[in-house]
Amino acid sequence: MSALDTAFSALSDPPRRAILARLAQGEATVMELAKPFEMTQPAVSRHLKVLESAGLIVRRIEGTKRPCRLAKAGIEPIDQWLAPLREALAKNYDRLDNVLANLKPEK
Amino acid sequence: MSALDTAFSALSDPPRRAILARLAQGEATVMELAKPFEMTQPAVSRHLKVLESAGLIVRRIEGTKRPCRLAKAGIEPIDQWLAPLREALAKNYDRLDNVLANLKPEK
DNA sequence: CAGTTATATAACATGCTTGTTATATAACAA
DNA sequence: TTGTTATATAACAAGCATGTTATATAACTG
Repeated sequence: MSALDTAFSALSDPPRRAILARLAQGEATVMELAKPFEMTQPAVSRHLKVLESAGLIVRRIEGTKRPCRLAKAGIEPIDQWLAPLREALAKNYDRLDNVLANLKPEK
Repeated sequence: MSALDTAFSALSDPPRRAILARLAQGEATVMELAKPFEMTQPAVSRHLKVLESAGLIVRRIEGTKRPCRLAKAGIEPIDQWLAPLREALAKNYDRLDNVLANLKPEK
């Protein structure tokens, strides 16, 4: 599984995006994340493992706790992959396409 | 399922990303996509359906063919969702985090 | 109309993912 | 050491997603 695969796959799960959104406001431990998200601790643990593998978070060891924070290693490949798409879209293909799509809504 | 869910979920699948990468180079029909990707036509059809639902592509009807192109509707919510993450990371949390992570690699 | 081409849909098998509970490990507290 | 707190892992059930083949639909072709 490529870095891109793991990163996009990690972000495709709503609970994991919620965790990341929470971490955007600062560090948090497993239990601190489990409470507001109404999820059991093992579930959070595994989500964090996935996010860590994807390079989206980093963790440190602090006694019994494992506080985690955001990391950018996982986001960078995503931005890089999206770049050519944005570029292709910017080349104005999209405008014509959207016009055509609106003229012939297919449902 | 929110727009974000469908968009990220659509991008989390490698064959679908390959299709988008191909479309970044220009319009293509279902059969044109099925050939190089060594996938059956029904499989491609369903991937396109997913990409269309996610707003990542648009299609028009041209006789029997349904050429598809990229659309930006699906990418925009992604960029918007990623923005706060990038912002949080830019606030320099990440640098310290990465330093700490490197000092104590946990595996 | 009959045959072919382009795409869609149905039915089905398989495998991955997620969540749960139960249990293990590891550190701290008394 | 005993109990408690923080996290991880194992085992399992359930659901979702993907790919396949077979078939349907719809538009061109002759």
